[in-house]
Amino acid sequence: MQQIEMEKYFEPAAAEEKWYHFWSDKGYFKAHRDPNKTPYTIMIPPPNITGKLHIGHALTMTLQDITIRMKRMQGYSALWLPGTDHASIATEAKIVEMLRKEGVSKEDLGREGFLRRAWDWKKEYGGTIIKQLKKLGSSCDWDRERFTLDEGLSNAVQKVFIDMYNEGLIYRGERLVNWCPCCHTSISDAEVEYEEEQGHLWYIRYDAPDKSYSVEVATTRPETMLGDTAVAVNPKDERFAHMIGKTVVVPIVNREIPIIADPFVEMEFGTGAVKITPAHDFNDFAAGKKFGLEIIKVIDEDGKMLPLVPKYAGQDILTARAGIVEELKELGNLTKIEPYMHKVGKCYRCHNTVEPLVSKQWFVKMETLAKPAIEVVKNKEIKIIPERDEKVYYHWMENIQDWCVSRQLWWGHRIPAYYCTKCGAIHVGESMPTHTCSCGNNTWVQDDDTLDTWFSSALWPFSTLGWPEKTEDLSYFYPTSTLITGRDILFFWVARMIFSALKQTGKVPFKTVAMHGLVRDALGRKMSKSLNNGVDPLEVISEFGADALRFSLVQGLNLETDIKYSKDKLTVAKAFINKLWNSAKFVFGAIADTDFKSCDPQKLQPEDKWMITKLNEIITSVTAELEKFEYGLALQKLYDFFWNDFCSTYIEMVKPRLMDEGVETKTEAAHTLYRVMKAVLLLLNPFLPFVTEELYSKLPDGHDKPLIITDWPTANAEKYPEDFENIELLKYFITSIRNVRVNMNIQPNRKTTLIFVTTSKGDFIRTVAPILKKLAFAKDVIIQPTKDGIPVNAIAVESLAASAYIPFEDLVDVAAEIERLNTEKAKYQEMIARVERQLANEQFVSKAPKEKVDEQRQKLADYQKLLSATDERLAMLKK
RNA sequence: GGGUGUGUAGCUCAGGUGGUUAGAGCGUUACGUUGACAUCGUAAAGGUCGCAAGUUCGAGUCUUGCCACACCCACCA
Repeated sequence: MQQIEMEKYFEPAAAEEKWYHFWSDKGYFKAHRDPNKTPYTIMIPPPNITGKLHIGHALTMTLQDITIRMKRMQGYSALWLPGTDHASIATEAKIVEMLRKEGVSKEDLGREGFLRRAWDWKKEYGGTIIKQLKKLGSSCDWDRERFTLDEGLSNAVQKVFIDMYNEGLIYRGERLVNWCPCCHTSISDAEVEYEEEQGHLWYIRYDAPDKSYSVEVATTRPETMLGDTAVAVNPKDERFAHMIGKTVVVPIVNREIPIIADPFVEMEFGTGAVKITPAHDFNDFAAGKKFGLEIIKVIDEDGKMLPLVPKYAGQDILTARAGIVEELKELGNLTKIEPYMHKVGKCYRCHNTVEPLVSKQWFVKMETLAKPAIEVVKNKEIKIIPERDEKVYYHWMENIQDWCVSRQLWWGHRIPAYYCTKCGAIHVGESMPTHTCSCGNNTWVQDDDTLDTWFSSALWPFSTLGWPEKTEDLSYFYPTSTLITGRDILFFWVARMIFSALKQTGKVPFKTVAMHGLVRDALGRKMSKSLNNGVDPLEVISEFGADALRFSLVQGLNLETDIKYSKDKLTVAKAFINKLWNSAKFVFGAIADTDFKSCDPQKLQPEDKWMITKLNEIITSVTAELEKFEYGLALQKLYDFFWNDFCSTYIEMVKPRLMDEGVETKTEAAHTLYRVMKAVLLLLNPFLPFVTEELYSKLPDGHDKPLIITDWPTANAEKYPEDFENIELLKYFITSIRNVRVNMNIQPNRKTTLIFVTTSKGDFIRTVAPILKKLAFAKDVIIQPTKDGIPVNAIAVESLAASAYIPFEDLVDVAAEIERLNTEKAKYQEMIARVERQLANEQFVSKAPKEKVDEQRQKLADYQKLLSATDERLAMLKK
């Protein structure tokens, strides 16, 4: 046993710097197309280049890193491909904001100038997030890093667009789309978030041209009435039956519009009549199509009123609304105002209210794409974890609308569509057409718009590997193995990758999707700037280290629910890492002088065999949990194994053998310590890569490989059931004795006593007597077959296979021991009564399986035995 | 309105196919500081398993209903 010179604590900063460079320089993150290995591929969910690392990234990256590190150690050719997303709308907004501060608008710069600035911006900030990802210890293959606006990926995007257009899967149409007046672009359905808002329901009376009848409508948006082209009622509604087909006049604009009947109108809501504004409401737009109604735009792309009524022209919506309500009041057409809670669509990027607007946009036709995408999940070619999310996925896919993919932005993949400047004919192709249009004109102009950023990320799993080129990477690493990402982008990204991959490559993009929840604060609230409750992972790393951050994120994690995160978890993490450090220091000292070659398996002691049994169990179960993406459970099990089984139990049991003179099984103890310690470092490495690598490098066994590329441990077939049971008994015995000592308030705490043991397992107790001496504070352990000669004044600790008697000497009084024994007795009596009641129940005895009944009978016998032993002690003491 | 979850100790979470003393860590309390670690040790207290019915010899576990919370979806203007 040596004293090892080691730092008192693990110092994360230095180790992180050292090991990350080491791994990276040695090329351990790099994946090779090794024909003798099986590929295992994970594609990073590419973070935005606008991004600063937040706790959500830290979680996703940690989970991916855990999986890829395990797979690498298991001998797969493990590729974790990193990269970033240009994030068109988010990035463009940031750049516009930056320009605004300079007093320049994007129009001032023009498209070219703006894009130059955007690329400058990307160069400056795009690398930031990558640097931060590295701080977490992420073992990505950085040589394969991609960006969604790379040349290769852009080619893929262009090819997909052109091919799909030629197949009729992409079309241009004038339709109602969600428009964000703030970002000044259309957005897809998925990009709209609905939020509850307190509003009003305004009741407006529309009169007949001759005032002989009237109809009242209810609306939350009175300003859109300027564009009303009908009033709809339910055909079954008798109140309005006589009016159907007649007309009413829209106040203010004095437009005569028809009253139409359609079953979509809810009779119970509002007045039962609804005004139809096809230009600004999805429902109304559909009705307008159906009934051939005129579409009259009221609001423009800036969210300002069009000059339908001159005095409102150019006003913003809320101003115009107030004016129109006032005017209706004056006209006497406003009949009622009710407060009303309703959902309002907001842009997921800027959170401003979205305006449905009619405009010409490009769409992806979803129907034919959705079907196979549903099929591959149904037939398990893709497995979604947790499984229940499959239902969410089906529901979305089955009800999917066409995907609006054009964006009125400059930062992104420009749509490869060209229009004849004379007749507007469309040409879709790789470059500006050189031919003459059928109308005789030969000047063309490219579409100004770019594609939805998700259009390019939908191709990520294969475009990053070189598709559409038939690259070696693509054929080796694709389809990828697992996608690990947040549940929030199931529709944005996961679903779209699935149908895109099937369409473009004919293969699934990945075989498994594991989705985790959102990281919330300790109270379960979303982390937000306004609440200032965010946790900055970079601060955590500088204060506690990346390992501690990773530990704290995985601790208590499950994939079903959101994660409640608080810095308290770091306390546990820090303590654990410290314990690991110190136990390693001890083990290194214990094995320093050991010649493992002289280790004799025959000389393994019961506690060694117990430990080996436990080790085999933990290797199996941790591996299984990780394969199931049960990161939290895997870590929990490792924690318990390491802290309780290894440190508290095994190391403590083995200390006498290591330190006492003249012990013959020192080598076997040392070897077992080494074996378990090494396995612990291996199993913990995916979770805590830095501290484990650091410790492994200090492990004095002359290994030549760093931990990161060492083989993942596998359980072997060693089985020692008898030794295992015996040690379990010993543990129970020790705990009971300690318990009694505390209860009897033995002073001083460490005072040793004689322990008499009566047992049927004399040989075993004799073997472990040194352990008993140390852990049960025995001065000496006297083993005898019967109770003869044991002092009457002794504390008794009864168990089924062995009983211990601790002589009082002058430490405790008889009365206290009698009281304690009476408590024990009462406990046994209660147990016996319970079991007897059950066995007296004929229904139980006749209907329960025989093993269960026998089990209870055995239990009854055991309790009776313990009770009589207790009674015997009481009788003796009372004498 | 529909869907999907969640609800177990003060807190964070475990609890295959129902089996009778419901577990762990943190926190709390008491005692302690012993050969790696006070970022430690020994022990204790702490739970009518959201509520109510039902199925069963037996329910934290299965069924139904309800309550609370969360998330997702949806065209009640």
